[in-house]
Amino acid sequence: MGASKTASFSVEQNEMANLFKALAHPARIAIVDYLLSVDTCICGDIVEVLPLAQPTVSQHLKELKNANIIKGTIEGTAICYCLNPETIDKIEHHFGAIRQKLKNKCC
Amino acid sequence: MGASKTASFSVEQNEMANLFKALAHPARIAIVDYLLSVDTCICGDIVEVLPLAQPTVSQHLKELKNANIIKGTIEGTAICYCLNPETIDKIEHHFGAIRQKLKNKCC
DNA sequence: TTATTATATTGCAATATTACGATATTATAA
DNA sequence: TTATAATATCGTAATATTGCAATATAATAA
Repeated sequence: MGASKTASFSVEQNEMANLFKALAHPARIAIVDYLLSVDTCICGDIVEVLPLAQPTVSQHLKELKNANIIKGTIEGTAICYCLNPETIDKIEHHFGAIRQKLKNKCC
Repeated sequence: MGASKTASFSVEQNEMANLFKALAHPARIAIVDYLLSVDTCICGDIVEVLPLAQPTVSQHLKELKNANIIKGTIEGTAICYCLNPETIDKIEHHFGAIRQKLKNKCC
């Protein structure tokens, strides 16, 4: 086949898998890194920072936006991208919960 | 193309992307969930729990093992799988660091 | 030895992802 | 209006992922 059997898993499991899929590429990790490294959110220069062509960067940004990892607002002729703290928290909590459960185990 | 331009990004960025790739599938999230839900690590019944054929489950387990998210030790004729707390910590710290950096920003 | 049981590997078809040139869109500037 | 600049979308080729039947391997049991 090739398609994931999405319907066989819970909504939560698919949701987390989609979040991780959005982060499962070095270019998208680099975009997150860059957004963290600059002071403001006016970031019309992401394309120049990455070693990829403009359409490719645009596609990666779209995936991060679809996963709610970043937010984009139009700022004149440029677009202002920011990380979405809510989604970051969501992922961190997921691992916090895992670690809590791991504590109460033998291993 | 189709292949990621791995060489264009830092070791750390590729490392994190690979960790997320290993978690970017609902079946693998479900495996992690299941490993957390059982008391011990003797888990020869993962195949029965998932809605996938045995070779498919075996393949997903292999990917989690390659990413160091789970560890497997031979336990007689069965194999005992456990989560690897070190990797879980690593990912949680990654998001902890992101959240810290986000705090020191406007947005 | 020959079953039996549990897990891994191989091979392949279906689908998804990645990357980019060409082109379109959108907003401002002249 | 006609540039110009920034970003998005389309189309397509190369590669990766997913899933499973068939088969192989490894460890114990009879």
